[in-house]
Amino acid sequence: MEERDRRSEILQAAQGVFNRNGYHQATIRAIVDAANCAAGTFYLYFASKEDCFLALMDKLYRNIMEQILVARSQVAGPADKLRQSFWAVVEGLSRDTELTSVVLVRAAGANPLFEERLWRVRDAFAEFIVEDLVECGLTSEQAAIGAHACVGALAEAVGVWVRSGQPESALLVAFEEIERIFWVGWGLTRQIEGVDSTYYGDRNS
Amino acid sequence: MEERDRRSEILQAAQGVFNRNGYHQATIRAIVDAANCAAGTFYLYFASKEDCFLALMDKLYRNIMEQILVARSQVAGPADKLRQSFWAVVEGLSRDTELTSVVLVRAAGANPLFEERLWRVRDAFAEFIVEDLVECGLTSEQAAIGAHACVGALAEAVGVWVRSGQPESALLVAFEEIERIFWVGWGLTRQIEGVDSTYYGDRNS
Amino acid sequence: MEERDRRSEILQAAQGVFNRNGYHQATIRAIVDAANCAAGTFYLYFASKEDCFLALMDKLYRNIMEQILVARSQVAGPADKLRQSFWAVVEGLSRDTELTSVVLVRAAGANPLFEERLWRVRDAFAEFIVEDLVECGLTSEQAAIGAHACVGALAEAVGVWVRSGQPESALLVAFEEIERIFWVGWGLTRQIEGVDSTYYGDRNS
Amino acid sequence: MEERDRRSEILQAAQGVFNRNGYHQATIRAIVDAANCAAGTFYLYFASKEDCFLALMDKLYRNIMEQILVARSQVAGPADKLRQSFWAVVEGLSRDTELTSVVLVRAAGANPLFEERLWRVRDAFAEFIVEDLVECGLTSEQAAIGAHACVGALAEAVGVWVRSGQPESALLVAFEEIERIFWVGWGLTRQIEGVDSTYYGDRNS
DNA sequence: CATGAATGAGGTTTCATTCAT
DNA sequence: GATGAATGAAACCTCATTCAT
Repeated sequence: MEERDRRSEILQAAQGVFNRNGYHQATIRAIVDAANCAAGTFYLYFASKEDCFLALMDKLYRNIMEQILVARSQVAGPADKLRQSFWAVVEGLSRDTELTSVVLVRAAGANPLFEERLWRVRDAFAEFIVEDLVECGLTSEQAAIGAHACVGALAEAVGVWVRSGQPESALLVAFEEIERIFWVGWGLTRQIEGVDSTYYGDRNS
Repeated sequence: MEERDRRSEILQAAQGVFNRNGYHQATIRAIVDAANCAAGTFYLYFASKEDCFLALMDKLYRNIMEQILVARSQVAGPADKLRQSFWAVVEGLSRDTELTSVVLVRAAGANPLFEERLWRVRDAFAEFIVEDLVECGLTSEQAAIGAHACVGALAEAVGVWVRSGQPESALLVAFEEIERIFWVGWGLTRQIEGVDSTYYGDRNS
Repeated sequence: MEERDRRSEILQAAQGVFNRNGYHQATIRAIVDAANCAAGTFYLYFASKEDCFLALMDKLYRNIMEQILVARSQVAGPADKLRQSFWAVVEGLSRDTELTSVVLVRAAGANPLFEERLWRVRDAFAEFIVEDLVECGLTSEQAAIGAHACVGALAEAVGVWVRSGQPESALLVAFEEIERIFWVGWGLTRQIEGVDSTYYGDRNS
Repeated sequence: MEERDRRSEILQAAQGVFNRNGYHQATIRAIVDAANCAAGTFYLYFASKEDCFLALMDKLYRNIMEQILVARSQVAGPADKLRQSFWAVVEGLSRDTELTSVVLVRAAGANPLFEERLWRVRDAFAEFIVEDLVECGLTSEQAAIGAHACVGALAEAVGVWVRSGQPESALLVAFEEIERIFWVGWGLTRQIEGVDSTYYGDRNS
């Protein structure tokens, strides 16, 4: 019960430091200070600073993938699966917004390896959406472009929200408007103008 | 004409190195090797490596701003200005895709200063769109979210395209589909399903 | 008999690791892994890594000293004692060639303390030979130089043999030729040219 | 004329530090302090500490090889070539005794790479001697053993001399006695007892 | 204008050793 | 006796920047 998980502690501390300073400005010294342990201890759990950051990326990836797989298993039609996937991604991103910010906003340019890994993450999400969109009748080209556009829109919303310092509810509003735009844009709903607030009423029911 | 612009040469070389290696992996040594000059020469034109990268960000920014201002001055109605702004951004991003990739993808994580500047760039683009969207009747909240979503979608399209290695025509197709989605999503056109190829016919006329 | 000697086990394991990696490349981790015990256990038996290496040096030293003292007690004349000393050294070096290799080859450069100790070992051997050589009529200067030359020749033979991977019989042949050279060189035998194989016939009788 | 050779300066300083402290105790800091330059300057000329040490080994190797090749080109018979080779090695070792001490005495156990390189050096010297000994009538086995024994004896003499702190003349005396022992041992001279000082009179003539 | 040798602060990482269990 | 997680000092090396020529 007292059993502290040192690895998680360090990971948590690293997440905070990466978030405040960005990847390159984050020193091992700062991380272990935040984690209240010695420099050597860091290397008991991570092979390198890079390895530690990759662990954070994996954490976000697994968070979202779990959400997606669970959510999709509960519904049948492509339109429903699509909406579930979308909100599963949102759910995964919202679960730990600091983690999301670190991985999506602070990672990109730091290291070619991160970039590649980040694209694998984005591609994975997009693939689910593409699949459903094709089943909904879009061409595979339209689906691929639309799915990535949607992922890009979500990531940007996170970035804007992180800077704004607004409450998490503001992020949720943004996600809802993005859903509306894409759903209408994809012709998956009759609505053309304005947001019908009842529209989302049962998304999680 | 014979007068070589050393600064531009170095900036061009730096752009290539930043693109291949990312900001921190890019060394001054690599840049001056690519530019065929000595390390000291670099510092005749740039105060620092950071300053050099900021110059690249400014270059992209100015590229797009010019396009936007010129484009918007030629039309009157808000719907037309919106479309012109959108395509001006696209035009600016497409003009030098390596530059776009460097600034949009490599800037984050490297340096808090870049991140802030990058958001200023994205915000600036979004602002024009916001303005027009509001004039088109959207609430300012919807406009702000939609405008950033649109910028995010465009940036993502560039990222996907850069990795894919496809011809530039593929990027244009993606931009067109993104325009279609957002225009429909914003209720700015009667069209709901499919892409009407005549639709874009006169965008540059 | 069941009583395992932990100290000896660790010493044996350390010998192997020092031999494969050299002193500084040998980590405590590698040693305790090879000895199948925990890092802390190492320090129950040795004060430090240095102390452990010194224990190996002492082991070789005692091996040879025992041989020398026993061998010398069984004969009388200086010429006989000299030959006995020589072959006692050889016997001691041959008993555990890995140990010999570790001490003679891996000690230098690692630590000034080892170097000094190594020379004390070599000097000790040489002293016996010096003593006998003087009794055989050489000047003390000639004796000192010759004795060390002899030790150097033997050590080199071990080094060559360790690298060659040849059977131990090859090492013995080398030792015999070295004996022949030095005995003739020191004028302790009538033979001048060629090796008379009967010459060595009774060295151990 | 004022043109200082920075690389040589650093190499010289490193030689001194390695000699005083041994390879592993020698820090880059100590080397650059001795060379009166900054740490970074060291890395302009050497890829690493290891690389620097290898440069010292090469220096000694080239010193001796030059001596050998020149010396051997000036005489004809195998016995003369043998003596010339021997004294060329001695000459090479004596030219810079600090260098000799560093490479032969301080190097061995520091690093497997050094050891291998050092053996290549010793083998190279031995090969010349082997060649001549075979021409003098020894079997190739005897020659190989004897040549290495001779190299070992010389190296040991250097080690003894380094510790003793005696003047260089003492080292020369040792070399001469070693030559005498081996020449007599190899049956290349009529002399059996004592050193005939006139014997070496014309070795360099 | 141009050069490039020199600088030196500062970061990552290793590993011998300890000590609470 | 045995363990192995934790420690933290210390070393190597990089690279942006300067300045005498």
